[in-house]
Amino acid sequence: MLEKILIVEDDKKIREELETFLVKNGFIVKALEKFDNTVEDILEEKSDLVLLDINLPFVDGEFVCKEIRKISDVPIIMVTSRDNDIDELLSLNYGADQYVTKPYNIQILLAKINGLLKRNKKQDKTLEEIDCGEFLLNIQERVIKKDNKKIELTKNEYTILYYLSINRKKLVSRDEIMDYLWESEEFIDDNTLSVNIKRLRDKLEELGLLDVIETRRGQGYILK
Amino acid sequence: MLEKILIVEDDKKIREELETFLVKNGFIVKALEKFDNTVEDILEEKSDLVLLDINLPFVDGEFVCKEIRKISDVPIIMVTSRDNDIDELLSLNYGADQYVTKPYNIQILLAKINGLLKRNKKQDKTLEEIDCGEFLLNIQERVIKKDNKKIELTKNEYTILYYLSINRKKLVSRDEIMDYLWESEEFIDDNTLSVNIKRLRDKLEELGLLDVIETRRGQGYILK
DNA sequence: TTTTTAAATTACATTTTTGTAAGAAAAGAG
DNA sequence: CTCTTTTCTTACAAAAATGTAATTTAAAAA
Repeated sequence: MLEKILIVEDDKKIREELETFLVKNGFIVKALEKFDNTVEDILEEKSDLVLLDINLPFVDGEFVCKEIRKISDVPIIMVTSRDNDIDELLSLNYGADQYVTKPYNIQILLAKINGLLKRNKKQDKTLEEIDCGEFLLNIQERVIKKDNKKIELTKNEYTILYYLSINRKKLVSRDEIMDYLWESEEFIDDNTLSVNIKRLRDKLEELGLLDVIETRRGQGYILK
Repeated sequence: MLEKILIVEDDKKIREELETFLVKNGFIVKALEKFDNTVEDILEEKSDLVLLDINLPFVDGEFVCKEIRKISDVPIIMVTSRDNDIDELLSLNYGADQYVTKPYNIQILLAKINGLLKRNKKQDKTLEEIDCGEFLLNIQERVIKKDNKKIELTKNEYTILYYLSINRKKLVSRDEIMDYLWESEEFIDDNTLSVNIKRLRDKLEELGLLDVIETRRGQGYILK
């Protein structure tokens, strides 16, 4: 499957050169053309890698990078002009995965892109993530992931979703969930589960996941 | 390796019969002989399985069972006299793994013991637990385990310990840990890490784990 | 030894998570 | 349709987790 790279660079000439080069090398390429809503635009593209210029109109590339990292793990390569000191950038730790300097050494860039994509594919997370159909549940980080976006879960939210996910497509009774969640604790109100389910559903909805936890009145819940 | 069963039963005759029978069947057997501090005594034995009579002097077996479950996963078989209704016990969910009725059908008991021990060995948690030498770090539950005791970690405590454990016996700098813990967040005081390390150490100490996180002044920390 | 600096410790304030109460909404029974 | 029951929703209070400030301790340097 072809991989999609998003170019975030305001110099039209450079942008188009890059685009041509990357397309020739077998990538699907998109490029932002306006920069008034950069963070959201980048996240919406759901690309496999972002090439992010540090000097952008309206906002700093550094800021953009940090914002993206709050909700996404997408690999980011930051592009700096020669006069920025790369060492300094590294120490500031914006969360970018790689840095390259302008003007582009196009072969080095290609190597870095391929390196990142391969690395990202390799660590693969097979053991850490449960495939829930429309989204992933990451065990290690306790987050749900969809389209390169992620949302953190609290302990209760995670525990419920984990239990539902290992029983995906099976009916799970409210009692079962309550035993799993609160095992040997004192008596806890039945409604408390409803509230916790509601909170979990709200987070799922933030990722655009509607109706993934289905209520079976009188019987329990099903993760679709 | 031989497995150790702890008998918690106040009728001396029954106790000794059981003991003989289980020893003959290849187990190491211990039995409590006083019941004034049952919960602690059981935990201290660090046995592989507990055979727990529901009618004890001083405290209820039910109470003991719930207390143990709060800090240990040790398999528990609860022993009830015929007049206790097993169904009722089940519904109350004290956290026992199996129930048997008195008088003992000794073959059924043996089957249940073997079943529990095998099950416990099988699920084995290889993928879920990191071996940290003197203790285990359970990824799924986010607890540290030692001698059948467990302590829950908060998100920060877990994240730090996880990072240390995947770098066990390697020196890890404070900056590294801070980047891993707070990645793209706003600037966070250096001392905050000290506090979090302290909290983690306190929990480790509750399990009797002293000095497992070693300070290398000016350099960082090492998980021994 | 004295001084300096890094790390530990303690107490407290803030934020987040969690449970409960009360009422609304929705599904099913009669 | 009306009544009953289950689940959902909202708001609030309690508890737990987390960060900060101030102080102490201890290691290393001078």
